Amino acid sequence: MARQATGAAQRVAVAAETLRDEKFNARRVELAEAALETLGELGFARTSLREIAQNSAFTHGVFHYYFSDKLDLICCCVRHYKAKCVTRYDEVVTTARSRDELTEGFLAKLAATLQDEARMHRLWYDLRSQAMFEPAFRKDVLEIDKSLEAMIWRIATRYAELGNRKPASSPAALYALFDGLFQSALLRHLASDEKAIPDLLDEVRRLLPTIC
Amino acid sequence: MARQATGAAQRVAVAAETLRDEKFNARRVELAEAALETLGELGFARTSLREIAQNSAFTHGVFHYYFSDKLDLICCCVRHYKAKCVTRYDEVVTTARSRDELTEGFLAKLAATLQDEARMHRLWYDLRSQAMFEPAFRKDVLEIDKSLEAMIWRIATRYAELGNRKPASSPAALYALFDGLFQSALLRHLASDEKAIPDLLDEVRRLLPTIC
DNA sequence: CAATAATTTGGACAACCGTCAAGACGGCTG
DNA sequence: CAGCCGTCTTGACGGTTGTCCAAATTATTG
Repeated sequence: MARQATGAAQRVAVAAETLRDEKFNARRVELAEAALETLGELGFARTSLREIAQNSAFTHGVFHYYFSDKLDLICCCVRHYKAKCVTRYDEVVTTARSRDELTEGFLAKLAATLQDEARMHRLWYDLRSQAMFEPAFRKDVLEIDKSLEAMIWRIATRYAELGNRKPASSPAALYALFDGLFQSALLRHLASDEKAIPDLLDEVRRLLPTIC
Repeated sequence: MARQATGAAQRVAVAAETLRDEKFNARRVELAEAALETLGELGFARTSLREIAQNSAFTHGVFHYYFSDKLDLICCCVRHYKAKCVTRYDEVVTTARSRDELTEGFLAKLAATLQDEARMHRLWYDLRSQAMFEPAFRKDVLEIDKSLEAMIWRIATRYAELGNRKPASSPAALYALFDGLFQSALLRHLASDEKAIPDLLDEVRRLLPTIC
């Protein structure tokens, strides 16, 4: 068919196909978003396709239509999650005009994230742990980890810049530090430890000047 | 019965009971150890009691006899794991007579741990993530986290001491840093990244003098 | 040795899982 | 309008899961 088509017809066909693809992909994202709701509530292990469907406006068959596999669905969820996550602090970084301003903006967002999106973040830690067992997750997880490291690095270099300095440690070490602190605070927060968030803020406030 | 027993008979009965309890508990640990084998291989989510039994010398019924629940079994596994883990660096800490000696001893153990016990550690990270969803895990996990933090702190204070200094950061921040670095290195190592271990060692070698 | 208790076995059970396929629905095209 | 195609629904399938239990086996006690 495609071989016999004229140039114009080919272009139309291609355009139609990419439109279909876009629509298809938009639907995938829509389903992934719905799935994230349940995944954040129950975690990867306890979440079944049926449960996802029941907590959403879709039937469980649709998920099999748009995703070849349960892993395929989860991977799509993870990728979608990444896009949201990685730009969280960018506005603060670009608008802050002083170290204090950056510090306070960063801390405020940090606290809000921990408070409001705890479920999404515990899912992230869940999936990252699963990647240690399930090779299919590794590529996406490592990629997201890299983006998060870059995100932290943008904050740190800007913070250093505002004090005419350079960060005192590597991107990897800096990310490890913040990730470790956040993970610990998240667990404590979920365990109803009311000091989890203030303790994290204090720690970061103390740490920032010493590493940049 | 107990009411009518003489003092001596009571003591005998109590002794017998504690003996039974000890035996019971020893068996629990034995089963937990067998379970850890499969858990480290498959992770928490994919491990069933039947699979555990099949990979061990026990039948699946025994596990239900000694553990009220699957969670009960896992909790016992986690507690047992803790005891092994937390003393790993103690010998190095007590025998090292110089900063270099401590550094090299620590790094050697670190590399060996990552190399030889990767499966046990990914299980630990798995369970810690599960604790964010499953309240029943939280108490044990938080307790182990505390012990690990103390373990790192013992290393750091000793390292500082050998240089007549004091650690420059809090126990929590220091643990977060090392835990973050280790977690990242573990994931990369499991993804067959051959630079994972050397990179970790380089990073820690560079970091140690700056934080103590 | 007999009898009582503790331990172990292996199968049965209902519930749930991921997957699949046959068919229904609705819009678009020829 | 008829036919096709992408989309979606629904129910069924085989397999696995945690749990439970009755019977068998072993250890302990009187």
